Amino acid sequence: MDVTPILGSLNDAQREAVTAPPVPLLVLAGAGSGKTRVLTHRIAWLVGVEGVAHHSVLAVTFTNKAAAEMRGRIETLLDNPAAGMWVGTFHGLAHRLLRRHWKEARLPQSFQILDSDDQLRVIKRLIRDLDLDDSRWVPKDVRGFINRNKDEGRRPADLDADDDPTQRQLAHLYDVYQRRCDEAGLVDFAELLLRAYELWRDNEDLLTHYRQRFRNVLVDEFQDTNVIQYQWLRLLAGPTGVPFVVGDDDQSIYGWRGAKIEHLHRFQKDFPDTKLVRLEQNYRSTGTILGAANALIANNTSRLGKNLWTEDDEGEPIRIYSGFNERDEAQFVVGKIKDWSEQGGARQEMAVLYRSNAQSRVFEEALINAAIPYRVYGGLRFFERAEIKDALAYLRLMVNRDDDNSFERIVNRPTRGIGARTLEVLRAYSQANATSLWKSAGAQIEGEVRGRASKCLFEFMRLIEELDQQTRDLELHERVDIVVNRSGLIGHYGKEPGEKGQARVENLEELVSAATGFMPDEQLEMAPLDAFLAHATLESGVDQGNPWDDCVQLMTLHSAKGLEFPVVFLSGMEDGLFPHRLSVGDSKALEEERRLCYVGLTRAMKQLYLTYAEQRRLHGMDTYGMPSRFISELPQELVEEVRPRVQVSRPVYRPKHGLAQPEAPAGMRLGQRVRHGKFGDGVVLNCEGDGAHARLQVNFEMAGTKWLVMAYANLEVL
DNA sequence: TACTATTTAATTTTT
DNA sequence: TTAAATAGTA
Repeated sequence: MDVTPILGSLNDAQREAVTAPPVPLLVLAGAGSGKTRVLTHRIAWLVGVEGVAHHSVLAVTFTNKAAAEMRGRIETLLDNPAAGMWVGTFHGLAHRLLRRHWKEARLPQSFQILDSDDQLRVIKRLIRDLDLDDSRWVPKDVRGFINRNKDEGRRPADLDADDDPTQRQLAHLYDVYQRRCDEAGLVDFAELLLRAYELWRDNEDLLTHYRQRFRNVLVDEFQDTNVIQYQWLRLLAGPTGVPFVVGDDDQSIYGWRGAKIEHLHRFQKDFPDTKLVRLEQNYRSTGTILGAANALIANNTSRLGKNLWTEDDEGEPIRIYSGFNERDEAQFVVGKIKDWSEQGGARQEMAVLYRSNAQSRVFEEALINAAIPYRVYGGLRFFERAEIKDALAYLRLMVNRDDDNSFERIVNRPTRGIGARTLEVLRAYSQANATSLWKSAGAQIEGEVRGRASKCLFEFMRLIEELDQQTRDLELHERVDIVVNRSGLIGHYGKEPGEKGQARVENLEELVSAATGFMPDEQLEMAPLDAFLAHATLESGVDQGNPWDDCVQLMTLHSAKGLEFPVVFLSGMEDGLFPHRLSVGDSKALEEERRLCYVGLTRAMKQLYLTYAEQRRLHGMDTYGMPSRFISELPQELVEEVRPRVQVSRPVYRPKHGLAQPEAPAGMRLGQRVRHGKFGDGVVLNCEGDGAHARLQVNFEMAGTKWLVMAYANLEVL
């Protein structure tokens, strides 16, 4: 076989990884070093040269997008379809396992998947039913508790609450929550993983079978694995497995979501003969950008260590711009965007990155003003829209009458005269008799529920029954079409005034076409409707928008991971914003912020701008920040201040009339930079009183925030 | 039951 | 500021 297509385009390190003998392999792949390429070429090598069977390959990633890309690339390389391979996300593969072995996993055959929104609803309901105060037991916190424990493989029985009443109560909530889900046939995201793990752990025959089958396990973005994912992999690999994992400890930015960077270190211990390959040649950025990124990340401790280099030129210096407020900052960025366009560059080659979503707004306004097309990433995805979830709830109830969550969602949507009172009766009955709301409704019609309510409830039940019975033999899209119409959802949302209602109706119609084009994964052997519902939850929809439009890209630093752009603007580079104020003060969190910054820097291919604002409106209040500490961690010789700090065009501080604002003492104003003999440099945040006895609140770079009396502080105005 | 007023809180996000 | 969630009113 000619191995040129597989190896020809690879450098030495990449080739070493791709052609490695069957030992556990850890590829430390820096940003832009061809990580996914190594992974896909490895698969091509295994199949094409080593001659391993397709169906012995399991390749796993985190996002559907990455999985789709991987599958596509494998298919190109192998020029015969990747059929028989398992390529997917952790959740997708776990789901496939559970569908196949639902009996062994002790699940109903048509179990439904809860997304985090659904999960929260279940928890809210639960807290209410248990008569707990939801300000003491905050639903989101309870959800966090449950998911954290599931992510780390713990069941309620594994929790030793000792005599801490809070922990005991939380454990109890977890326990009751889980029982409810089990009764209703509902599986949340974390449960998919945990169940799949337990399935193998508790069924030796199954485990043996899959161990023998999947001799070739490959993992992308390994630094993002959480505890249960890692345990699942270890279980699959067993004592003799040789997993091939690719990751970058410097790009681990999901620690807050349970990802354990330590798994990269642990891997070498758990798999003693691990071969380590470093990919350090970068094919993306200029020498300057890499130099800056390397210098920044060197401030982190406990790294596996890696130094990116490139054959590319040094390129242009990194530009730093200090705006006097966030609008000035945005204006600067827009100016540079125009420059790039005028020089013939495409708009989609530029990305504005920020730490938090709220920051997109001011850029959007500036771009609208300048009539520059843009696209914001993130936000509500298709299957997460309320009207879509309503329609899905109808479909789910048709599949599984005991799905209380869906029942509650749609029993009165559109309104059909089943109010809170009726529902209370049903809930009480369902609690007392440990049965579902649907069955309670059946039992209580002309029982405790009487008159009009009873009739309405009966009508609702008949609607669901009919939708199920009468559409059973139809094509999936016809079923969805009928449900969307006969449920009354179209009519209901059509009545909503304005464009909003119109948009919702269009979305519902879009759902029908999504069903038309839906191709179920034939490996799952599921009924089309079941498969469609699982798909809707597991792949909540690629963000729409017209990718062929030439738009400036706006996104958070997190969503930029894995992407690259010729021109990158890192905006909001202020301490407190980035690094986020909730992360400073905790060295682990701060290091993750630094990695996030590293990810941001390494997105840039040619030009990189870091911008910040001296004054920023946050939550309706003017705040004064200091340049991000990350800026000062970059080597001086690689950066260049775009505009020296002349203060010509600064706005004058104007007190709001009517409010007795303290008169700032001579030479001082809020946001003024000052120097103190002991504390160093800082920014004036606040002021009390006036004259020599005025007290100033100053945020010092080194010493933190202090209140100082003007007369004694001896502050030097900078 | 739907609309309006008030309160509250405010990273990052995939599955 | 603003968006969302809740409480109160027609």
